[in-house]
This record gives sequence, structure tokens and C-alpha cells, in this order.
Amino acid sequence: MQQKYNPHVIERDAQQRWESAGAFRAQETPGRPKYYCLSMFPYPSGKLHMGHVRNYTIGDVLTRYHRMKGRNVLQPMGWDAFGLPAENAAMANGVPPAKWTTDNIAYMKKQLKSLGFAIDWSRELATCKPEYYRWNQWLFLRMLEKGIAYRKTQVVNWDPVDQTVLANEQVIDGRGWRTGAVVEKREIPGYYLAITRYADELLAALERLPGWPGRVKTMQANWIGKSYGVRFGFPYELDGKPEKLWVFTTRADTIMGVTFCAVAAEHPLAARAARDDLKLAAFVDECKRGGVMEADLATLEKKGMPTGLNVTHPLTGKPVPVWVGNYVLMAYGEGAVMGVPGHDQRDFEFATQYQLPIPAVIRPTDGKLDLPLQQAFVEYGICFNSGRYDGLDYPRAVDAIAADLKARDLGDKQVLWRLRDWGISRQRYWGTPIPIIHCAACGDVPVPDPDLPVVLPEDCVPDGTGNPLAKRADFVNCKCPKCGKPARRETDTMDTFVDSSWYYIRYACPDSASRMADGRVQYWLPVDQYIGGIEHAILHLLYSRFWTRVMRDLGLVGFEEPFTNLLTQGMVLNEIYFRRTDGGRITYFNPDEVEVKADERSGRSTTLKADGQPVESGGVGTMSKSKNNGVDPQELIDHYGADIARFFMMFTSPPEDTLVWSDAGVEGAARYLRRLWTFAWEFANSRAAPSGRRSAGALPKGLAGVRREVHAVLKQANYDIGRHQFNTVASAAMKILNALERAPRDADARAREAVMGEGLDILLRLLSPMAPHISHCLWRELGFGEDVMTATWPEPDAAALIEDEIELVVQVNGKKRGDVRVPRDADRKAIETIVLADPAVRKHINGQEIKKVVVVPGRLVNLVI
RNA sequence: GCCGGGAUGGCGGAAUUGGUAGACGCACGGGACUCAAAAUCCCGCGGUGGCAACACCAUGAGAGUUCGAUUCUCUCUCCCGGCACCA
Repeated sequence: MQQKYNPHVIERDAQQRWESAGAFRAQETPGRPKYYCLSMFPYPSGKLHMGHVRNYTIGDVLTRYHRMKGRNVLQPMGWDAFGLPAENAAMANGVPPAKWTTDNIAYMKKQLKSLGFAIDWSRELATCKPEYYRWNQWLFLRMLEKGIAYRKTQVVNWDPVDQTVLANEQVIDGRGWRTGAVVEKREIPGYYLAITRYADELLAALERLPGWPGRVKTMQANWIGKSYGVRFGFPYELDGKPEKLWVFTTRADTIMGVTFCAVAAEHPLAARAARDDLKLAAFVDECKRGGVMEADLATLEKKGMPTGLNVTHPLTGKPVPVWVGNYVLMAYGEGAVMGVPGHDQRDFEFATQYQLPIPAVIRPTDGKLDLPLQQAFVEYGICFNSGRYDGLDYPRAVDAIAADLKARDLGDKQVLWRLRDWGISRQRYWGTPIPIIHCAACGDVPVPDPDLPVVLPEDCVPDGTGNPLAKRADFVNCKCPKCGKPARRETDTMDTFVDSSWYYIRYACPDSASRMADGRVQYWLPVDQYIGGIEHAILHLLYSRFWTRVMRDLGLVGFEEPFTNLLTQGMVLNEIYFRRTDGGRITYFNPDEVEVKADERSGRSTTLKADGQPVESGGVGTMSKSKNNGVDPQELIDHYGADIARFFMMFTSPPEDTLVWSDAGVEGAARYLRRLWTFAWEFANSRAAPSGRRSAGALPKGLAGVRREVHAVLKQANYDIGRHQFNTVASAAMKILNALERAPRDADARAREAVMGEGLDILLRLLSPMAPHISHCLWRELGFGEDVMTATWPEPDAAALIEDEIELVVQVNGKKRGDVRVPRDADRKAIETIVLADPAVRKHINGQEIKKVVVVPGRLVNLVI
């Protein structure tokens, strides 16, 4: 054993041992409780970033912990390997996306291995491989058969930079989620997956996911967006034909207050009216162009224009004018709304603007309405001025009105969803080909199963002009499977969220050539613990829940929720430093170029190392290229090794919180592991017995105290690791070493050795999930066993925790006034006697009458005077 | 606007069901070792007063419940996240 801690040597050695022993291979063992621990697979962008390191360290801690707790653990890893960055890199460097991706995977895999993660690499998969994506295609065909997948032409979100369609989920504030480019509207045919069929189930089942963070469930619920209301029609005549203008409302109780209707600019009625009205046509155009650009749409001025059309109120029979309104969304509900200015703030603003009447038909339950209304009264109340509905409250009014509408065949109650079907067609090259053949005679023909997979040619180099697949005659030209005549292959590929919607299932049977999911899936799935970033709270996790249900309905899997427990790790932040140049431009400096000094006046001074001149501090923010505040994990590993990097990440913040990078903090972690190494070295060289453990036996008082502390800290650490609070588990490891180092040096050598040995035995096991290499090495060096990973998880010895005398805090009127030692089994009365004899306590009582004595066993005594 | 989450020393963060607030670490100060420095080790470290013993104040602000509140209730302020003309 070396005297000096050399992380690189011991880490290489440990990793080699694990590798040659196949230590992380997971085997299906029926009857043995399994634990499937999964971290979100990375996109092979080139190299790992700090977020990956944090994510996978959390997963690895859980993996190793549960393994030592006796579970049969699976921790796989793979690559989310399709996607746009590969195409962009290909354009920049002229390298085919396939090669770029494969090279990146090789490098990042090496990095992951150097971090010592207990990953079963035999199950590795990459979504860009035909063995994987053939099942995307196969399941897509099954969905087509079931009508879950279908083709339609629709106005879609078009990203002009990436030249592709985006799902609604991928449009944020009117911009592409990846490019940030303003999204355009285009009419394009494409394939959709009917996720809305599962909306109800996806929403309801959220309540049966106790292992998910509440905020993720809330975000999904909001996204699915269930509204209860009434859908009804306003009858009218157009070109002599009877028609209905359909609207949806959650406030049917206000129907008697309707003074107008408003339709979206894209609504057919708007188009029809604009045909004979140039001014209206111009307005409709303006609305369409205005689009969905800004997030502050809600504050936009309400604008509108009358169509000249009137419809009939379904209950009063009175005429109601129809307007085009810029605040009506075509994509939600019917693309048309009833206007109730008295009880909807938007309608109120609209009616005020255009001097439409604002009648009040709802009054507060207890009180009167101030008339005329200064703003819409939007709360639930009681109907008035509403004919036969007068006096009814909200639920009763809605029931009555819905019933009346139904009786006239003009509407009924309806549930409306915000969620819309998932468009999966992408006009991109680097993705799963959609297995469809377009035949002039037979139409859109599915590729027959025996012809799967439709293999993506891997030697394409995109040049930025459209989809390179469309230019490949050998790919496009084919024969129609039905009639045998020449036909064209579909060149759209699937959204990459398809790939990630089921990869966790494939890990159970990555080599199954004949089936998408075989019997092994039933053993491993569902995932017991999923770990990843909060940014996937909606898209990936919702799609996966949907996809799993589709597989369930096809009889492929026997479960419906893929992830039993979800941990969303916090982001990794770092300091931001910058300078403003004369032109107002901002230049960012990496924190490692900046010298930070404590300054007496301002507290802190920051200067650039290169020129000694000051730089401004921009606080902390997520590590990013644009802020130039990233730290390369590779540098960290090269300098400190994996254990220090891992231990720092676990110690600094709880896993769900943000983690602020700190070089000094890393140095602190390094200091601790070095101290541990030195302590173990000294122990190994001073002990009488050459190896193995000794029983503690009867101990002198000082050593018994050390042992008690070790076990007490362990008890707390076990509670903490169970609730995933790894930072305090790391601090427990520090406390144990502190306790051992403080042990009296002059104690009986044999007894001391026993306590130190037991302490190290516990400490190394406790530490091993966080810092596996040093634990593994010292475990062997000290003769505790072959591999600490195969040891059992340490449990505190109840006997060690027992004290003959315990310390009680004494409070007077709730304030701490001293402490006393009492025998462990002292009863209330005995405790009182001891407490009242204490001089410090007597001083505070000062002869006053004691009204009450509160005794909390084992903790404190409170005297009330 | 609506829905979540949060606010504790100079900093990251502890405090299981209400029971010693500030564990553990970082930074900082002092000391030992050294010719010196680094590393390492020891001591101190919320604020105010005091030589000290000790006392008082202190968990965003204010109130309440309680023998006792960082923890529970109400009101307010600020911060972070999500959703947002959703009818």
C-alpha cells in the first residue's frame, strides 16, 4: 500500500478489476427482488458536461447502494443518437452524421468508464442502429392498424432554421425549442399519434404516481389541460343553408349575458365573410401574421372587426353579431367563443373597445353587484336577469342550460383537452425512416413487416438544403408492396422523441432479434428509479407514459407506468464574469481565468488573471457556452480523479437542488479523501493483527464514545440515504473519520484497533457508492474482502448506541438554561430531582413557583415558572 | 394573471413526528511545523455587550397557536420554476 493517495493509479486498477470480473453484468434472477435504476441516456454531442456527471453519479450511488442492500440491480446505458446536431456538425465539417455520432459515442463511453459507473455495458444500445429503430417502425405500423397513427394535412409549426416541423410541445413562446427561431405556420401532410385518446388516462394516473415530484405531475396535468364545459351551437343561415357556429365554454351559466360571438382569424366563417369585405380580409391577414410571437400576448390590445353576420342565440332566439377577434385561438376548442362582457375580462375589454352592450347576469352569492360594471365579474355566483335560470348557482345553472341545449339539439356538456395529437413527421435526414410507400395507384402503403427495417443510408452528408434522403434515388425509388408498380418511399423521418419513448424497455432485451420486447421485460420493468433533468418533465416523460400504454394495449408489456420513482436533479451552476466593451458588447470570461480576492471594502474583488484588470460579476447561472462559465469534466477527472469529482457533487447540494460549482469545494472533497487514505495507511501500518476484523469487546469509556458516535452517525446516514439526501450521507462519512481521528491515542492498543477497524469497515461501505474506487482499494488493502461492492450495507449496532448516562437539556420557560446528566433509566421523578438540584437551573428559577414540568424522554426538560 | 417551490452565518447547506438553531464543509483569523512557502496538524469563527462567567438578540417581515415554533396557522414582501388571450 502506498503512503500517498494516488487517485489515478487506484482508479485505473479498480476499473480494470471490475471490467475483467464483469462486475456490473445484470442477470435476470427470478425470485430475487430487482432494482432497475435508470438515468436518462445522453445525446452523443461530443463530450460529457457537468450535468451528465451529476446525473450519472446520482444514478450510480443509488445503483451501488441498492446492490449492497441485496437487490438485483440493473443500470444500463445507451445513446439518444438521432437528431439535428449530427446534421449540423455534418454540414460544418462534411462528415456523415453516422460517423460523427459513432466517434462521439466512443469518446463519451470512455469518459463514462473513467468515472467508474457500475453500468452493464453489455446492454448498450444506440437509437440510430437498425436493430433498434426497426421497432420504432414496427410499432408505428401496429399503431397505423389500430388507428392510433394516422396521416393528415395540417397547419404545422415550421422551424425555418432547422427546416423541419415541430410538435406543439417543442414550440416555446412561439420559437423553436432548439433553435430559438420564430416558428412559421405551414400546411404540410404528416403522421400523427393519437395521444389525445389517452389524455384521460394519462391525467388520472398521475394520482397513482406517489414516487414522482409533485411539480412534474402538476406540469403534466396543466399540459394535458382538462376543462369541463358545454359545447353548443348558434344557429344561422348562410347562402340559404342552415348552419351552426359552435363554441365551447366553461361558463355556460353566463349564456344569458351573450352580446356577441368572436371567431379566430383562421375560422372558416372569417374566411367566408372576408370574401366580400376587403377591409375585413386585411384585418384577418394582419391577425394571422401577428401570430404567436410574444409571450405577452395576454396583455395585447383586444382588436376585432364585425363580419356583418348574425347568428341566433340558442336560448333567447335573439340575433347575436359575429366578430373576428384577435384574441381567439383557432387551435383551442372550436376556434370561436361566445362573448359575455359582463363576466369575462377579455370580452369586457373587447366590448368596451367596440361599444357593445355589457349586461350583468351573475351576482355575488352574498351581496350586490356595483352597476354599471367597471370590470367583468368573473367569480361564480347566482344567475339573475336570466329568465328561468334566475336564482340558480353555478352547477345548477350549467345543468339546466346544458339540458335545455340538448333538448333543442344545440349542444351538450363536453370535456375539452388542451393536449393535441403528437405530430411525428420531420423533414430531416438523421432519424428513423417512416415505413410508408406512396403509390400512385394504391395510395399510402405501409411497408410489410418482412421488409423491416427500412434502413437509413448512413453515407449521406446533408448540405442544409432540404432533406438529403429525397435526393437519394436508391432510397426513394421502390416498388409498391401491393401492386408492384414503381412507387416513392416516404422520406420524412420520425421525431427523436419516438426513440426515447421506449429505450428503457429495450434495455431489458437489447439482443432480441425477433421481438420488440420479450419475457425479460416483465422481470426488469417498470423502472424503479429514473433520474434526469427537469427539462423533460413534460415532453419525454409524457410521451413515454403514452407509448408504454400503447404497448400495453398491443399486449407487448404488462404494465402502464414506465417509471415508478422519478428524481429530477438540479442544474449545475457557476459564477459568471464579464466585461462590457465600448460598443456595449459583453465579453464573458471563464471563472478559471478570473482571480477572486477578499476585499475589505467591497467584500470581494474580481480581476482577470491575464491583465490584472477588474471584471464584473454576473452572479451565478447554469453552465453554458454563451456565458463561458462551463467546467469541463474531463479536466476535473484528469486533475483530481473520479472519486473526488463524484464526492464533491454528492456533498455540495441535495440532488434535486441546484449545485453551484466551487473549486474550493472540490479541493475540500480532495482533502477529505486524502485524509481518509492517510488514516487507513497509518492504521494498516500500526495494527498488531495483519488483516481482518477484531471484535470490540468491552471498551474503555473514551473508545466506547467513539464507537457510539460512529454508529449514531451511521443510523442517521441510513435514514438520509433512504430519502436520497446524499449531501448529509457524505457529511456522515466525514463525521465518522473525524470521530475516529479524535479517538484517544493512549487507549488500550487492542481495544483501539478494534474500534478503528470497525469504524473503517463501516466507513468504507458507507462511502463506496459515492467514492467507489478508493473504497474498493482500501477495502482490499485492509483485508476486509475482495470487493466492497459485494459486501452488505452497514447497519448500526443498537447495543453501541446505548449509554448508561444520557444528557438532558434543561429549559426554563422554553429557554435553554443548562444540561444535566441522568441515568439512562431514570424516571420522571428522579429526573426532576436531579434537575432541581442543578445550580444553574436553581439560579434561573430564583425561588419562583414551578407551574409545570415538561419531560421529553431522552431529550429535554422544560420548567414553566 | 393562475399553479407549484423557496427565503436559515461571509458562502454551500444541516436540524426524522414542533424539543439544544447553525451539523458537515468552504472561506476567513490565530497558532504549530519550516530558513521560507506549499502541504499537513491544532484552535477560533451568527450578532451585540462583557476581561470573563454570562446575558440579550437572531431562521425574509408581522401576528397567532403552544410549556416550547426554522418546523403548524393567517397576512405581507421578495426570489425561483411552470403555464398563460385555453373561452
